[in-house]
Order: sequence, then structure tokens, then C-alpha cells
Amino acid sequence: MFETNAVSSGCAGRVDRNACDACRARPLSVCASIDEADLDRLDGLAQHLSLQAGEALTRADDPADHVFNITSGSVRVYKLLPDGRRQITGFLFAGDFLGLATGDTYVFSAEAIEPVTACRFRKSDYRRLIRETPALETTLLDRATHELAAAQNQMLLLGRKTALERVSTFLLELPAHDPARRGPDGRVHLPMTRAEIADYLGLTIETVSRVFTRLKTRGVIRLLSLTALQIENPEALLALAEGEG
Amino acid sequence: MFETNAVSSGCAGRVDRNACDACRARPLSVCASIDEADLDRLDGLAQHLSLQAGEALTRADDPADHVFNITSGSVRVYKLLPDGRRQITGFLFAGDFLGLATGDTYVFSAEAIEPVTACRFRKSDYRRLIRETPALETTLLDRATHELAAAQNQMLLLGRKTALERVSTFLLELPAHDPARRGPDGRVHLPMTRAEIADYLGLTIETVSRVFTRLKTRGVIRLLSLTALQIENPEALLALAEGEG
DNA sequence: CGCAGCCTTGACCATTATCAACGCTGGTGG
DNA sequence: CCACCAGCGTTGATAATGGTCAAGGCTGCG
Repeated sequence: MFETNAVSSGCAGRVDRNACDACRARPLSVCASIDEADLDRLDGLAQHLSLQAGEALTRADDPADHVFNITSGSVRVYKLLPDGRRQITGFLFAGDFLGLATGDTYVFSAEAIEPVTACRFRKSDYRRLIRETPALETTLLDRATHELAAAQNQMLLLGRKTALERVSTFLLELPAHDPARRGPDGRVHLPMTRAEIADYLGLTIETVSRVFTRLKTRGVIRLLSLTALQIENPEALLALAEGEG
Repeated sequence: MFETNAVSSGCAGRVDRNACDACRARPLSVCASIDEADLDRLDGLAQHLSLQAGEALTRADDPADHVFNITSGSVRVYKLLPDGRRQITGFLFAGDFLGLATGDTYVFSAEAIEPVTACRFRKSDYRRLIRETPALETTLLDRATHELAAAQNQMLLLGRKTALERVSTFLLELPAHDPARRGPDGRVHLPMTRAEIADYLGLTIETVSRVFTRLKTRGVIRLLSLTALQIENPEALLALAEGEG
């Protein structure tokens, strides 16, 4: 299931170029406010992974043995109902953390949606590290707190926003969450399929497609390809996202 | 806005009867795994609050000056859209923590839905306490992680479950989250109105009411009063909650 | 006793899901 | 080099779930 990458340093975000770029780009990344000695210890314990699209980092109900730090690519985190309905609870990008959940099995699944590099730590190592590295714990608490705020926003979206508002919000938040998704002039790269966007926004692929068309017709966005679009009118998009359109 | 309670001890959950009961009932309560000396310091810094139904603990966009620990009663946490649509992101009960969010303004509002007692700490004190009390930080990280898992479940509910599944899930999780809501023989006390249940589940009051009626007709629940009901068939309710009914 | 607030029920409506057909695109193999 | 195919995306027609609007009932309190 896992392919271990030969490159063996920089997992904590200090040496490896990818990871470090991610760190600098993200105010709350794991390596922020952790000193050199601690980073060295982290690096020593890290296992390096390289995954193809579709490969899993975690599976719901499997033993929760590891925690992960994404260093490049994108990951979908989701939960399923018994009949197969899927809710994607978040997308993860370079710098994001995965697997903090307490309990001894994962309660969600996580899979690469494009080639991903990540590093992972055994949960036992991770717990020891946390005990010995207060700065790490502070950083993780900060991150968890941020994720909680993001989760509240997503609940507002799923519970109370219309399809048009959901898609508009998504198009604004994707580049805000991951600078690597953001090109110049409001250009946005979408690594995920319509099905994944739909399962993230609590809609169907048809509805997502229709809303894209509506936004295009209104001149708010321009579709450059299936995986790239340009925001032509950010103000209008923001107004739509908050229900003022 | 705040009425300070005269009772001046036990806010950290050690002395005051209410709070301590709550602590013992909840494996992850704030006082768990914190030693006596630390608890004493916590108590020394706590301000004690007593709120009537409808009074606010926090308001979205106000300066985030305090963190709170609920010691009795119930609280609604919610976000609003500009046009007034409301999403309740969670209900808090005795033992729950509030206000961990980073940033210098609150991003949610929190109000008592029945008489509430709580204690609060200045954010500056709280930050210092965290630095000086690793056990507190560990506990808070655990709690945040649990809340994150709960938030993912709620996203699954809001994004993919039907009205019947949502209400069934709610009736099962309310007593699971707060033992004080659970009477004997599957009896459940609902401190919140239909409007609050609706805004928590992403539905309207009419739909919530109709689902209650359907569950009643099917013999799954029995309504004892507006604020109390009895689960007659927990297995059926569980099946409905997961979409197998 | 009467009123206010909340809840329930009913009729109708709208948004979004479902079902179906078609189109585009990229990869593969003749 | 082109044709075909598979997978994904778009568009259209229809259906259903839940929302909206409206009326009436219950309950607790003054």
C-alpha cells in the first residue's frame, strides 16, 4: 500500500525544498516556531511516502498507527454512509497535517487525488515527540483550532447555503487555503474532479456543472480547461458566496 | 452583559459540585489529568458567570478576549449569513470548552439556551497557563481533536443525510454527548426549541416537526412533552440514522 | 380567561436530485 | 496519423425532497 520514498531528509519541513516552500507559505505549518534540534529529531523519525492518485493514506476503521504531514500534492479526506454516499470533509495540500484523531482506529479515509508526497510518524513516536516538544504541541493545537473554525464554515455552507453560494464559496476558499492552487490574476487550478467537488459541497456533479455554467454565463468566471479556471470578477463571486447575489 | 456569580471556587472543575460531576462524567473534561496545584492556579484566575437563556457568551466579530468552560446548562454556538440564515454548529453542555479559536475576534456567537453557569479566563491568562501547564495543553488538544471528529460527522450529516436520517442521528447523539440529557430507559431531555434543532440540522422547523411525527407514528419514539421524549426502539433509530431504514 | 409563543399540520412550490443522452478529451492501438 | 474507446463533463426532462406560506392547536403564564 505504501511506497517509501528514497529521499530521506526534510520531512519535518526544514531541508526538503518542497516541504520548506510549503512551510514558508503557511503561517501555521508544523515547522513554524519549532527549533532546529527538534526538527532534527522529527526528521530522524519520519518515513517518507510517495503516492499515486487514488492510493490511500488512511482508511476508515483501520488501526490509526500513523500521523501524516503532506509535503506536496493534494489529498481528499472523506466519510462514507453504508449505502455509499460520500462526504468529503476536506482537501489537504502541502503543509497540512493528517491523523490527529484520538482513538485507535481512523474515523475517516484519506486518498491522494494527484501524486502526493508525505511523511509519516508512528503514533507512539508522535506521542513521545509531543511530550518532549511543547512547541510542537502548541503548533498542533493552533492547527486543530484553525481546522475547527474551517469546519464551522463548512457546516454553515452545507446546512444553509444554496448551490450557487456553495460553489462560489469553494472557488474563493480553495486558493485561499492553498497558495499552490492560485495562479496569477485570479487563476485557479482544480486538482479534483466534479464528483469530488460535489461530494465536498453536498451536491451532485450535475448541479456543480450547472452552477459553473451559470457563473460562466454571468461573466464571473472563465473556464480555461477542466482543471483550471479564471476568476474574472472576484467582487461578484464574493457577493454570491455570501448570498448577496 | 455578564453577571458574575458570587460563588468563587471550583471553576476548573475541582471543587464546585456541578462542575466536578460534569468532569467525572466526561473522559476528556478539562480537569482530567491535571494535578491539584495546576487546578488551584486555574481556579484563582477564573471568573464565574451565570447567564439566563438568551444571554451571550461570545458574539461573532467581537474581540476574542476570553475562553470559557461551561459548568452547567446548555449553550448554542452558531454562525449567521448576512440575510439572517443561521447554522448552529454545536450545542455545548457541562464540561465543554469554548473560545479556543485563534485570531483576535470570535468567528461565531454563543448564547445560553437555558440558565448556564460557566467560568471564563482572560485570553492572556489562558495563554500563560497553557505555556506553564503542558497537561492543560494536551487536554485541550485532545478536546479539539474530538471536536474535529464530531465536526466531520456533522458535515456528513449536513451534506449527505436525509431529514429522517438527520433527526434520528441527532436523537442518538444528543444523550451520547451529554449524559445529563439522558434519563433512564432511553428518555431524552431536549433543552432546545424546534427552531434550534432545525438550525443545527440544516432543516426548517416544519420539517423537524414532521419527522418527529413520522418517528412517533412508526413507534420509534414517544413524545412525552415538548422538551422530553422517549426512545422506544433504539435499534430502529440507529438503522434510520445510518440510512438503513 | 386570554394572550403570546411555540408547535403541528396541510397545501403548494422551488431547488436540487435523478435519469438519460450527448459531447469532449486524452490515450491506445491499428 | 487517425479512429476508437473510456471516462468525465455538460445539458435536458422529469421527479422528489424539503421549503414556504398559511391556518389552527397546545401550553404556560399573567
